[in-house]
Amino acid sequence: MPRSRANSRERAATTARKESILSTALECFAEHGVEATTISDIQARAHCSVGSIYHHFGSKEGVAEALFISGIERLNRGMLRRLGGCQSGQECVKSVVYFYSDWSARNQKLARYLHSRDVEFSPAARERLKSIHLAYITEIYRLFAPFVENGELRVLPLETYVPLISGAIQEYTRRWLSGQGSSPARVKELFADAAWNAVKA
Amino acid sequence: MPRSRANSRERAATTARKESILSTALECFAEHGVEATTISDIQARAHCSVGSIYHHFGSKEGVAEALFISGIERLNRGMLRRLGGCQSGQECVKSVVYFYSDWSARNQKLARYLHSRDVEFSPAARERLKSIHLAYITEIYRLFAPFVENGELRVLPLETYVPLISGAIQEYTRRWLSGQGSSPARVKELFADAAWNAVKA
DNA sequence: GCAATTACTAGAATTGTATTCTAGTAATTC
DNA sequence: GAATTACTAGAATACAATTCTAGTAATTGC
Repeated sequence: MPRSRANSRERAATTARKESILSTALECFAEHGVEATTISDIQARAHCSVGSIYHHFGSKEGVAEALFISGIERLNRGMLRRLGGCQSGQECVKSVVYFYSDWSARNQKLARYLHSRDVEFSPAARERLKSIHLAYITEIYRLFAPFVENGELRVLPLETYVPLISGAIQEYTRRWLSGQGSSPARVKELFADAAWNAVKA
Repeated sequence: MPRSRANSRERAATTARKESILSTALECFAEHGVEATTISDIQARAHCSVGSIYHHFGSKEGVAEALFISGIERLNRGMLRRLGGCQSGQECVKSVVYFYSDWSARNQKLARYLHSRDVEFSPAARERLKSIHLAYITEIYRLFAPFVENGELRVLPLETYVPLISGAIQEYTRRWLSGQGSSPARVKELFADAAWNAVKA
């Protein structure tokens, strides 16, 4: 049980160093791509040694995976916080679109990185992502359930809600982040309405 | 003007070898991922030399880019062929969803590869992809235009049609290809209806 | 307070793979 | 049929990921 929970035994300096490595890695990846970024690049810009990176992350791929996972967790956490305050199904659904679009604009480098890859990862990382996603959609569904029960939202297969609601804005955002089209801010109403139409009863 | 047009000067054996390299690369990438695949892996399974790969594609990244681009072109070509025969806006829109879902199921390895990356590429490849995409949505819009004009479809910003129509099924398919949820075939009606609702007048 | 243990860092040495280079062979052109 | 071009081969090189050895700083148990 190496990772993540109850890091009370982990020194503060360690957490700081790990975060500094991850944020430096994001800068490097954003500038040159993952493949073109070398461990030396990260090591030099994060002011740490090669050994330190390997001690904490095991490999370059390990850095990439940790960055991806922490990014997904941040996005999910933010989304759930935002949805917690919604009063109606419509508000809930539209908030998904608004939050996604705002978050991506505020965290462009990270959003771009999250869009780029999850297929190259180790089986372990993939399992981890799957379980994170399952926990996330379970929570999402728990928030939506009341509105399904009161007839405001359609009853649909569990795994279709996320694509139906956020698939379109995600695809638009992905293209915007890679240089096509204009800012999602200008079209998010359109996508929010479409999302609502897709799942309202 | 090295690439792509009027390859009449290119020997048949050459075309065959290039295609054999690309299809071998797809097998290898699908099995181990791009990073973990070595030039030797490809070279051995394609029964050619290292020099041959470098002569045709310049680098490992070059192989990955060529594979990606040819995949996108195949997908786009198939889509346009399919849409050519549609009589109504509704048929057109729903056909996009059906074709996307069917094509992905028929070409899983390639579909999976196409979902995985386009951010790591060279500026040249990115430009190429942009122009391919522009040509594609222009053609799509040409097919849709009559139905926009006769009032069957809404008037929307050009670059929103593709995400609104195929964003949701793409996201669902992406998740399916990486092991989550059940086959798109079982839910494609749902996504086709949602697509239609998003763009009908 | 101090020995023992653990967590972390450093950087040199190794290993493995992408890429380059030299030398060809087969096809085409003139 | 000579010259040129397209292609292939595989050895040599260069470079970057990873491993290894030797530390230093913090923490724990006494």
